[in-house]
Amino acid sequence: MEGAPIVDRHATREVTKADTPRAAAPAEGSDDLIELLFFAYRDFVGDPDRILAQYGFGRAHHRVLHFVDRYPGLTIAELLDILRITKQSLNRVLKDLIEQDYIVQKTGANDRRQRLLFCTPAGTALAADLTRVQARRLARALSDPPEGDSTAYSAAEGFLLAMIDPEERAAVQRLMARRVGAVA
Amino acid sequence: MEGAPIVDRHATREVTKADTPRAAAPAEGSDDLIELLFFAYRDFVGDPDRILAQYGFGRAHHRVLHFVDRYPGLTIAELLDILRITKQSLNRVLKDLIEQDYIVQKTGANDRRQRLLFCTPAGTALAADLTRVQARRLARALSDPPEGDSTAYSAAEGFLLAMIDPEERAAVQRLMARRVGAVA
DNA sequence: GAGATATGTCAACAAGACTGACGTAAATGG
DNA sequence: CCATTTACGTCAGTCTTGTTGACATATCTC
Repeated sequence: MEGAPIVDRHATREVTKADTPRAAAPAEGSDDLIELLFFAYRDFVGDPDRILAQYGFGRAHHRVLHFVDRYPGLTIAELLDILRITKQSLNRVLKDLIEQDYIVQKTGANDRRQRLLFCTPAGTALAADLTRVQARRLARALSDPPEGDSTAYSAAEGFLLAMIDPEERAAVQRLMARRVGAVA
Repeated sequence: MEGAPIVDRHATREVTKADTPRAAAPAEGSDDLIELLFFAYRDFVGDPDRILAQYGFGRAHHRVLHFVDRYPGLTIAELLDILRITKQSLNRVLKDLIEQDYIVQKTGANDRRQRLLFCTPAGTALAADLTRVQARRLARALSDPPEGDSTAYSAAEGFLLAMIDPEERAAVQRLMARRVGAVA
């Protein structure tokens, strides 16, 4: 994983014609949120990734486990609708989870064609582990003082920024301040 | 792309022992945000994906193009720090973008080892197109009335929900209401 | 000039997505 | 009751995007 610098090098940047600031257009602020959402989501999925790696699972397994845990009795078709992947993709990871006893299938009582999905105790436990680290990050993000005005924009900005690893927030903010035409 | 149902089928669910409601623990609300963040991010990247497909590009190309556009003169090392991928991975997509004239490299003036990255006009135009659809979604999410109490939690919930395709919000909310122990 | 740094590149591999085709079991509608 | 549809499984091949490891080259720094 090699730490987490994010552009903290010897600021050896060039000043070229492309650096001439163009006016920071008003209401262009949601551009910043695009990046923050990228960084926030990256760190958000990074937490569970580390746990999953210990089990030989990936994000695809996580998503399946999560939804089956939270919505016991989900059918294959429903899961496909939620995840928006093909049944072939789903089947590969689902097979892993079933073979290793994290998920079980039960034939539907009303419709015997359906395979209802349930977590085993082991599956529930693993899902809880994964949920824990993500909920922790979210709880922290929500409890962190948003600071400043509470417009919808700054609330979202504060929320997304707080979703990023604390050690990295400064680096992200430094990067974003470097933007062409940034408000400095 | 085949529409976007998300669990709207003939509600043929079973009622089994696993459905016995377990008390919805208080302060467990950030669990909902986990899912909302998943759905929000899925739709958030879905917009640009459709545009990128027309160019034969993927998300990896998008990320490179985005950061080079916003931070002209970025070096390879800086980009690697931001994206957290290996130089081999970066090189593959960067090569595509350079060969097709969306990005150009310029040798650093201070340090001639560095390759400073810049967008061509075509690159800037494409980046603007991609940013536009994402900014549109964000602007809409921020302007949508959050409704109700304005705790940090419900602000985040409102923001994330508003990030989801409007046609699908109801389906997502229906799904989440179905959760085990949901507050009904 | 030696060594570190910035970048490029070859090769092999893995996860996770896709398409297309085909098979089976069960429900459903005439 | 039989034809069709639906729900699911699976085989086979491909693509994108990530990985590791090794090695080359140019440039900077001491």
